Amino acid sequence: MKDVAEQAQVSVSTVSYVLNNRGQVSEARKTRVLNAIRALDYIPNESARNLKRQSASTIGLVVPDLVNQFFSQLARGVVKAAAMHDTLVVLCSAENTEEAEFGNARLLRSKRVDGVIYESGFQESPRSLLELQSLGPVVLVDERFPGLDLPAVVADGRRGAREIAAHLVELGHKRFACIAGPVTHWTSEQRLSGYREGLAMGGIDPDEMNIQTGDYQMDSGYKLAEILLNVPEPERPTALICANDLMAIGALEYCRSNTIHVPEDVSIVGFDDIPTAQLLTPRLTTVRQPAYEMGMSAAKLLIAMTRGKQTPELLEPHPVELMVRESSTGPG
Amino acid sequence: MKDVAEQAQVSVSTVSYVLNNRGQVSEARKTRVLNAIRALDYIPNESARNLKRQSASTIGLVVPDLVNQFFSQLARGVVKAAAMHDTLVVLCSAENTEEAEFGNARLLRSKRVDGVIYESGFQESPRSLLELQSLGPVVLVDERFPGLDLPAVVADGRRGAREIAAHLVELGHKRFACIAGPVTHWTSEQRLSGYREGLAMGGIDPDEMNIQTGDYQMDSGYKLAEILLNVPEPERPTALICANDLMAIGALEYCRSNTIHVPEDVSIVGFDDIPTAQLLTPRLTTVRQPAYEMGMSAAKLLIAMTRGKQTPELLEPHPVELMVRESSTGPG
DNA sequence: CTGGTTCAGGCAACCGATTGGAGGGAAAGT
DNA sequence: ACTTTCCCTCCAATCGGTTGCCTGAACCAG
Repeated sequence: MKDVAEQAQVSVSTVSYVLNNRGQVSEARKTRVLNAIRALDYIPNESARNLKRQSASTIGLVVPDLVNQFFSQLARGVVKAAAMHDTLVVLCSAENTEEAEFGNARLLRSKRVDGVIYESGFQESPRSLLELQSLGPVVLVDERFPGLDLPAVVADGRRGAREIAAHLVELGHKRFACIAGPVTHWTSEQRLSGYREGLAMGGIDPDEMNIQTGDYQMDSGYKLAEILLNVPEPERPTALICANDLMAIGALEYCRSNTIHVPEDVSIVGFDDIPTAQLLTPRLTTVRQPAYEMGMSAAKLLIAMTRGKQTPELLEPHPVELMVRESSTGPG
Repeated sequence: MKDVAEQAQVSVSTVSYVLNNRGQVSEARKTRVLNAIRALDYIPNESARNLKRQSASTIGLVVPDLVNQFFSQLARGVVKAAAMHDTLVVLCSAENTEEAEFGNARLLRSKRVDGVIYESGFQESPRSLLELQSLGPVVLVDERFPGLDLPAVVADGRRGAREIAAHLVELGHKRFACIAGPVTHWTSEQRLSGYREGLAMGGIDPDEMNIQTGDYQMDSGYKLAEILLNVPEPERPTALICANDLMAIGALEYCRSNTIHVPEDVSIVGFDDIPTAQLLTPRLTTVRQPAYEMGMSAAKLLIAMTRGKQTPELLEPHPVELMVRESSTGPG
């Protein structure tokens, strides 16, 4: 920067003013400075700038697992929106373990990122969240924590759940089973309520639905499908509702290895609409959550917050869309 | 930090020495300082530290696209290995466009990350790479650039390709088609050579293989499958080799919508072994690349380089593994 | 011609750490 | 008793920017 100032025959402050478009700098000098910058291929040192400004133009993104495509879509959205505001994203994949997540939290904290976008995946009341909060604004994605009043970007999961349940009722199903998410998870709770509402509206007693709770992973979908579907024929549910696509895929795999035909023997539906869902055989009926858009919203919101704007009181949930595909038909 | 010094009744320099385990500090004072740090919940300001040290304990990761599971696995590995060295990862998804990638490069540069892990996906000779190089060490993943002598973490794609071609020959196939990657892409080139070698070793003339080049995306797999498979029966190839799983999936989709049966009418094989590959119907025969491990290797190598260790002359390629599944059988 | 106003541009303090070298006290050597 | 040596601390400069405040010139009106 000194070099630039020298080359342009001005003081460093003037260079700084030019760089930040602040203060009053005459056109003549401004172009001189700009030329010098170009000539020297000068790039300002962000560390110094951050030190002075006490901010890092960097946000953190904490997700439980990058391989679940819902999260990678989300990450894409976040990175995209951040890039539009000249902001970088540092990534923490918690690998579905709390320690990893906690370690990341410390790292993020010392890095003094401007804020964090956070999704725990399923933890009840993560201590790393507290750690993170002391550091700057936090935006939750796809979940809320009842105790904490944090801004959250969510989709209208309840409505989606209601719709997909209604869809199954409409097809004529009577015996339902459900692989839900962890009971302590707000999102999972929302979806479950939605399913019950959808059934109730269709005249089905939701209490008769057989429910097992999983952990959103494929494995648990497989195992719980076994519990729910491995019953004598007349009792067997004709519709299996899964709280996310990964578990639905697990359930489909179970059926595949046990020659239970989907959708003839049992209809299976998921939630999220990850890209893989429409590549399966049968293609999975599910509820599309706009992960990419949610990522963008979250990043925009967070960046606005770091810039001092007030949090909008309550964010409108993102709309969801029922995607009817091959894995659901009428029973029998 | 000043507060800590005050609380512990020492100077800031002493605090700094304690933090860095450098210099000679008496036990008594050291514990005093440590206690003060704990009491005040003090966390050093990385910006200041970086400014002085001229490094950021942060590495950049540039990938073309996060939703391709090969890259998200890779990212997982990178994040994991980085975390083990107290290093953060800033993520740039180039969205498969060069401008986005270029913008990210600038951002990374001004951030003064310690180094970058880079995968272009398919570009011929990316100018952002030059930009990046001026900034610190660069490690390539899953590709090389013939002109540039950069350390690269790759898998033994040539061998994998040879094996999968040999596998098809062994099954008795005679008429082959191939959806290759971009001709200018080193990785793609390697695989293609491997395929040809595999065929030649099995007594098939590789020049008779009908080749189309795609861009590693699903769409192009679909479209090129149409070109290659939509031919009168006796001429139609009985084996279709795709340079990655995504294009293989596209090809499978084409067959699905045109009632070409896989593997009865045509065997299809991919490359990468992304998680989705084994969920398809038929499950995809492919070559497993250890993406996660490659990500870890790359991160470890890069971090070692930033710490001044010399680059090992040439890195051993990661081993690959042939995964024979349902999408390949004998012809006819 | 003079006092007041406006505005461009520079000086220098500051952000929060690191670190070479100065300084002081105790132990060791003469 | 007086150096010398060795430890341990701390002062102060430094990294590369940002910004409050000051200065000097230009301009204007009286």
